[in-house]
Amino acid sequence: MSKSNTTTICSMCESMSSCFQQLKFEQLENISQNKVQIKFNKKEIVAKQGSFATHIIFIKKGFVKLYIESASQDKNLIINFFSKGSLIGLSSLFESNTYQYSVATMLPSELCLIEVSEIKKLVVKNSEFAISLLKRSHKSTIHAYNQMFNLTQKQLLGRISSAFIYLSESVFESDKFELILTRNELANFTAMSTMSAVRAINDLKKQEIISDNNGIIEILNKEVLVKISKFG
Amino acid sequence: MSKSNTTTICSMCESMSSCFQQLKFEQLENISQNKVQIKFNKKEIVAKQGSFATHIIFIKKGFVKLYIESASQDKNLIINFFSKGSLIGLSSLFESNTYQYSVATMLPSELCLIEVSEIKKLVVKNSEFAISLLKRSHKSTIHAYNQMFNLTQKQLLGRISSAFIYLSESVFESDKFELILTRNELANFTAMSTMSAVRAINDLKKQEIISDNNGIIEILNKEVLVKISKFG
DNA sequence: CGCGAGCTTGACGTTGTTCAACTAGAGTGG
DNA sequence: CCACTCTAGTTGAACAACGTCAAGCTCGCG
Repeated sequence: MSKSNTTTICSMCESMSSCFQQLKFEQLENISQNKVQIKFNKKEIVAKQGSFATHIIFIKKGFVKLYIESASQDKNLIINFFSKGSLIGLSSLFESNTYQYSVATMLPSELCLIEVSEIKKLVVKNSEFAISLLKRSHKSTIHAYNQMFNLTQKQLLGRISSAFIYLSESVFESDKFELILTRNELANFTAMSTMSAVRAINDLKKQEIISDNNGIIEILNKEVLVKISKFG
Repeated sequence: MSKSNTTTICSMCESMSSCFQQLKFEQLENISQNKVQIKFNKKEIVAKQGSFATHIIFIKKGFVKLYIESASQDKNLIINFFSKGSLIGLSSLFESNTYQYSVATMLPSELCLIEVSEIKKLVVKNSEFAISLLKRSHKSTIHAYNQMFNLTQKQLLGRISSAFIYLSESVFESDKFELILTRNELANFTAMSTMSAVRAINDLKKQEIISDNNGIIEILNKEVLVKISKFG
């Protein structure tokens, strides 16, 4: 990681989070003065599970995963993926002063680390801002509940199908997208072994429900995909 | 369910949520005037997944489960349990106007249903109140992440052990407690079949890690229980 | 007293993991 | 530029974990 030589003023930031749009000009200036903007390479750890959470992470550019590390290496659970405009680490704002999870880049990324204390001040001063944080927090909760259900009540094919639907609709927002994740990461997101992920994907390819051209995934038959994702 | 003949004034309520303690007297009065207080019997549905979420549920007395229903009956996933002082349904405040889950009583309970619109008004007016809601929301998120990990990365015994630890520490707050849940509910909370839950519990009993006297659970060897819950 | 709900146990089947081996491509250094 | 290594993907076969089926049991309740 390296401190960027060009730090953007928040009010000029074209990736600005909807939360920050609630802020008054001078409040945004406070944020601007209490952040650092850092460039990360691919596969770098941005926040480490268990360490002190002194900053909120804003994604200006790039792609990251939020995951929980297991005592036994290699069996991590990926909770979610985030790209431009996302705000990570809010659950450490009031409830816990350590990160409950790790965050790592999956593409070269530019992140802003904002001091928790500064965010806290603004929550008190600006109720619109507080509400927009509440919205994000509720979104996280709902996503977590959904995933809990997906991962515990569906089997292999259902889980992989749900994952592709989620990636298509909520992450990459297209029926055709570059799958940045490796098979292993997809397995960690769907709580299965890498080998099972491979087999399940190839199954979907053979049935011509999805196609995979060198990492470009296309959903060919969404109707069937949805059906599989529901039956389990 | 039946409307209680004795509706308590919020400011006199001895189960008052820590959130509400942030409110000014007249704000609490507004809540008081925009709620209904209802008595429920055991095993009654309080909120139904998919229906419009017009109210926030406050638990004045009793015990409820929050769960996600499966298309195929009987394979529900219990997300969490709540007792006196809890506030349920917050995720429907801003993000979704329908319930993402169902809520049902497990003991006779007294609940207050508070209008969502009233809560929304107070969030805008009172930032301390907004922060206390943020705290609760983050707590839910963290719990969900934990459970996701537990349920997907641990096997039978580990999941049951984690469940007993959670129930002991966070729900009943004692090493000895009446297990209100049936085996089936415990299975739905740990994402396994009822039979597997039975086998796992009996395993723990045989090893003298827990005891079960007619529904009164006692943790006899917490150290080992924690160890099992961690190894998986 | 009979019925139903919850609990329990064993035998068996299914699902998904693990192990092992092989392939292809990308990056590195002599 | 080529050997070397490393990572990611892939496949089959053996195995373990867990669910399902079936049957019997106990207890509280009408």
